[in-house]
Amino acid sequence: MKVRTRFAPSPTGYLHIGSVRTALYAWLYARHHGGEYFLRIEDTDRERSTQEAVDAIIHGLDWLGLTADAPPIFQTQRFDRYREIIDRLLASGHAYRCYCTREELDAMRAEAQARGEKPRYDGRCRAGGRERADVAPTVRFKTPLEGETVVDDLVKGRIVFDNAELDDLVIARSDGTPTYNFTVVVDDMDMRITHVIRGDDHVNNTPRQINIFRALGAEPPAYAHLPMIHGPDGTKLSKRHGAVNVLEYRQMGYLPSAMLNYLARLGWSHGDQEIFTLDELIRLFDLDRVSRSAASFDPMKLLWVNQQHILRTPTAELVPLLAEQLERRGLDPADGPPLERTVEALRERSQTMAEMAERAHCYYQEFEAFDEKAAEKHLVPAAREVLEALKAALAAVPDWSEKPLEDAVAGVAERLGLKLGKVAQPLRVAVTGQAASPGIGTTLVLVGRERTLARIDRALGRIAG
RNA sequence: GCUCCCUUCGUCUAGCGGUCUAGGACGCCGCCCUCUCAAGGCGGAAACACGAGUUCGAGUCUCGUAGGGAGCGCCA
Repeated sequence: MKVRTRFAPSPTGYLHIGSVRTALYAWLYARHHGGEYFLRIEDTDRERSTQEAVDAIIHGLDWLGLTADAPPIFQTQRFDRYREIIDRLLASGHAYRCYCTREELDAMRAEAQARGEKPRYDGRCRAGGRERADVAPTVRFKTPLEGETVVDDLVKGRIVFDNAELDDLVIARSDGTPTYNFTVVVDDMDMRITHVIRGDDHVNNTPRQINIFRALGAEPPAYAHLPMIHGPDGTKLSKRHGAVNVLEYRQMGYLPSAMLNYLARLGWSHGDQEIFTLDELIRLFDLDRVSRSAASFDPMKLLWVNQQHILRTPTAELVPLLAEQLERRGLDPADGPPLERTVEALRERSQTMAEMAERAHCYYQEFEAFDEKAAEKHLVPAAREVLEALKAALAAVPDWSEKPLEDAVAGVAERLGLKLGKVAQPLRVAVTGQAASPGIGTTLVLVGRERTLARIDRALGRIAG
C-alpha cells in the first residue's frame, strides 16, 4: 500500500519550529517510501483561526520546500461530510445525544477530582431518556466500556490503554459543529492516510480515535508520535528561547536546507553523520531511527549547521540571498563588487546570510565610523608612515587584483622592515573600519581602488586629527 | 489526583548482553596554521538518574524509586 502522510496544523498563530519538525518528518517519511504527503488545515475553531495564520503556515512550508502533493484541505469546508458521519454514528447506535448542561458537567468533574479520580464524563445520557427542550444537546461517542485499545506506535512501541479509562467524548457541539478528535478521524479516513505522524501530546487521544475508526468500520492508520522539542533550559519551547517562528529564521539569514538538516537531526540520527543534504535525508530517513525522548532546541548548533550549509551551497544559490539581505539593509548590490566575489570571500566566515551582509556592508557603502577598539590599536601615529607608503604603492598597482595587491602590501612591509601584520592590520582597519576581514588582497579587491585610496586618506586624517 | 510517555557528557546523539577503561557532533579550553577574523587540523575537560533483580556477564533485559513531560474541554 502506498504511504500517505499528512501535516495537520491549526491556524492559530505563526508556524512554530516544533510543528515544522513534525511536518518535515511526515514529509520525509512519505518521500522516503515513495508515497504522498498532504497538508490539512484544522480550522474548526473559528474563534482562534485566522487567515494570517493560514498564510504563515503556507509561506513557511513553501520557504522550506515542504510541498504537498495536493492543495491543502480545510476542515471548515467539510462540515457536510462531518454531519453525515455523525448522523451515521447516531443511527448505528455508536453515538448519542447528551443533554447535560455545562454546570452539570463542571460539577461532575469536580466530584471525580474530589474522589481522586480522573475528571471524566460518567455517561449518564448514554442510556437515553434525558431529552429536554431547553438544552441544545451535544453528541457523544460511545466508547467501549471494557477491553483494551492497543497502539503499536512506530516510535514509542506498544502502548495499551484500558477502555475503562476513556470516557464518552463530545463529537458534535450543541451548535452542531464537530470537534477535533472526530474530524481527525473522518479526515484521516477520507484522505486514506496510512501513517499519522504527529507530536506525542496526542498519544492520549489515539485510543479514542482508534475506537471511532472501528465504529466507522474503518481500519485505523499506523501511528508515530514524535517527542516534543524543549527550549535550551528543558522547558517548553517558547518565545523566551528566541525565535520559534520559522519565518523569522529566514529573516535572520538561515538556509532552508540548514533548518531542515538541524530539525531532522533533532530527534533522529544516522550514525555519526551531522550534515545532510535534502536528498540524503530523503534517502536515509525512517521512523525507526527516531528518538523516544524529548530534545532541547540548541540555537548554537543550528548556527553551526547553517554555517556548514553556507560552506557547501554553490555560490550562485547564495548570491540572491545575499542581495536580499543587503537590500533589506538599504544597500545597493550594484554599488560594489560583484556579489559572487563577496560570497566567495565571506562564505567561510559567516554563520548566517545576515552576518554575511553585515560583513559586506563596507564593500557597498561608506562605513559610518571606525570600530573604536580596532582604530585605537592600529591607527596610531606609527601607522602614518605605513599608510603613506601603502597609499603610494597601491596607487601604482596597475592591475587591481588579488595577487599584485598582496605583493604590493608585502613589498611595503619589506621596505619598512616590518612584519606583514604591522602593515596589513592598519590597512585593513583603514579600508574596512574593522579589525577583521578576508585576506588583505581579497579585501582590497572587494573595496575597490577608488574607495581604498580615499579611505586611506580618511584614516590618515583620523591619525592626524 | 488519575492515565500515558520519557531518562547516556551542559546540548543533539551512537550504543540494539560481552568489541564500553562508553564513540561522534555543538559549545568550552589548549595547540597548529596564519596579515586579522574565520575555515581547517590536532589534543583536552565532560555522561550511562538511583536501587533491586535476571545473567557467567547489563549503558543494553525486568521491576521498583526519583525526576521530567503530556493528557484528562462543547481547544486543536
